[in-house]
Amino acid sequence: MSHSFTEENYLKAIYKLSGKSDKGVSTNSLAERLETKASSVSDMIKKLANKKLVDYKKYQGVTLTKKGQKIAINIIRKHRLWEVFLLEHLGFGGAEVHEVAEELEHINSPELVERLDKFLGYPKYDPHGGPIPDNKGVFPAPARVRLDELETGKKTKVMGIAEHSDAFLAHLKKLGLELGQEFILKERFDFDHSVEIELKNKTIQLSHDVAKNIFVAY
Amino acid sequence: MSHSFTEENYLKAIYKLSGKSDKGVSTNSLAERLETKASSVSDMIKKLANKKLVDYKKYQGVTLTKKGQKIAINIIRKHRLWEVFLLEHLGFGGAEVHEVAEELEHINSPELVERLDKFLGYPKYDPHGGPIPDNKGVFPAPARVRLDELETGKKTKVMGIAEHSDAFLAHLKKLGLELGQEFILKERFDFDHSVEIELKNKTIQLSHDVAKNIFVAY
DNA sequence: CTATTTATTTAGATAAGTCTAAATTTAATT
DNA sequence: AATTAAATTTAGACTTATCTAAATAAATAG
Repeated sequence: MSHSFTEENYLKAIYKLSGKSDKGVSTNSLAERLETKASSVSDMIKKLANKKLVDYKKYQGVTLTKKGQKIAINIIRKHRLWEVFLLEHLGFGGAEVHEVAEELEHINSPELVERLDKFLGYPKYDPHGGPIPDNKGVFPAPARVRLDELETGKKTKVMGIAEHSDAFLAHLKKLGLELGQEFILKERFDFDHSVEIELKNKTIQLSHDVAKNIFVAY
Repeated sequence: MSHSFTEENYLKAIYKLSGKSDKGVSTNSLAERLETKASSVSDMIKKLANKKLVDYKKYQGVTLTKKGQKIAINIIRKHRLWEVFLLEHLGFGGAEVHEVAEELEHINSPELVERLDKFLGYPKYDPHGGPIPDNKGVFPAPARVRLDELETGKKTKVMGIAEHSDAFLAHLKKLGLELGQEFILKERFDFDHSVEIELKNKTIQLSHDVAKNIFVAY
């Protein structure tokens, strides 16, 4: 019923790396993230597979099973709740928090987590904006707003598209504005309600017609 | 600089068992307390001795070195601070607290402990009355009162003696009332201010002259 | 399509912590 | 003091998680 810290860290790492693509997570990427050797990862994956926490076919990468996912999400829940506590109640600064939370996330007491959650006022996001799943493992719907209504200067990312015509989607693709794409809203031009945004390596203008059809995180 | 949970638990157990007598702690008593086998204890003691955390001569029991003591006391500090947090801020009930604190006490972050201590208002005692050592490892002076002023029914122990004549000390010794002796105050007799106390295997009366010269914990 | 590079897995070794069973030391009893 | 009983230690084995080095599979290049 309980798992070792190591197992939990593997599950969490697999969960995080799974987000990027829908392929299985590679042995090497896990080794890098966990600062260990590929051979160690290979061994551990076999153990997790025996426990039905991951699906695994040799050389094909791993994915979490439902059971493994549940555990990973619970670790993330605990990590983020503790971060809220450390930052808002103990007065920790932003950077120092992470490694302490890395330890606290492995404390195994469902009652403690529930009581902590209540004490904190059932927060939906941690101080970095990370969504906190509830005790069923459900993440809160991310907060979103139309791009033309966002305040300037905000770092944000594409959370959804309102207009689903092929033409519009193709246009966005060409601009490099796919789902999840991060950028900064630099300026809004009042006279035509167009906006200027800064992507990783370019700055572009979007008309109001485009901007009003993009939902972004805020 | 950091120690395994297991090592920390051994050090804590040795510390607690050392209180009872000033002899070295026996292998069997440790095995019983830690719910493990004597052979395992024997092995671990050797490791701790190599690290200079305990003094150990074969078959003679172990005692903590200064270094080992410091670690043990810090674990107790953390344990009790977390207990205060769990009981006073998260609303835990008395019994459930202990095993959660057993996990939390091993979280390794001096800054966390300092901030938690501050958050809690630098408590001197945990909710069970256990004294909380400060960050130098110094325990608070235990609260004490004259035996003739204690309320009846209280379990207590001898914390100090006001009258230092040989005759008085010899008298106390004969009664079995040496420093640290535990007992219960059963009754106070108003007409002559004498008291009745119950030791482990006998009940005795003490005159007011005796009672007023004994300090006890409250 | 074969050769080479890269990713992954296997084999064998190591360290921490534990266990059982056997050997040894200390303590208790006659 | 000799013998029995109890406590303690040692020897050898097991598990978890790790590593290095070697073997194998997959991907890439020519």
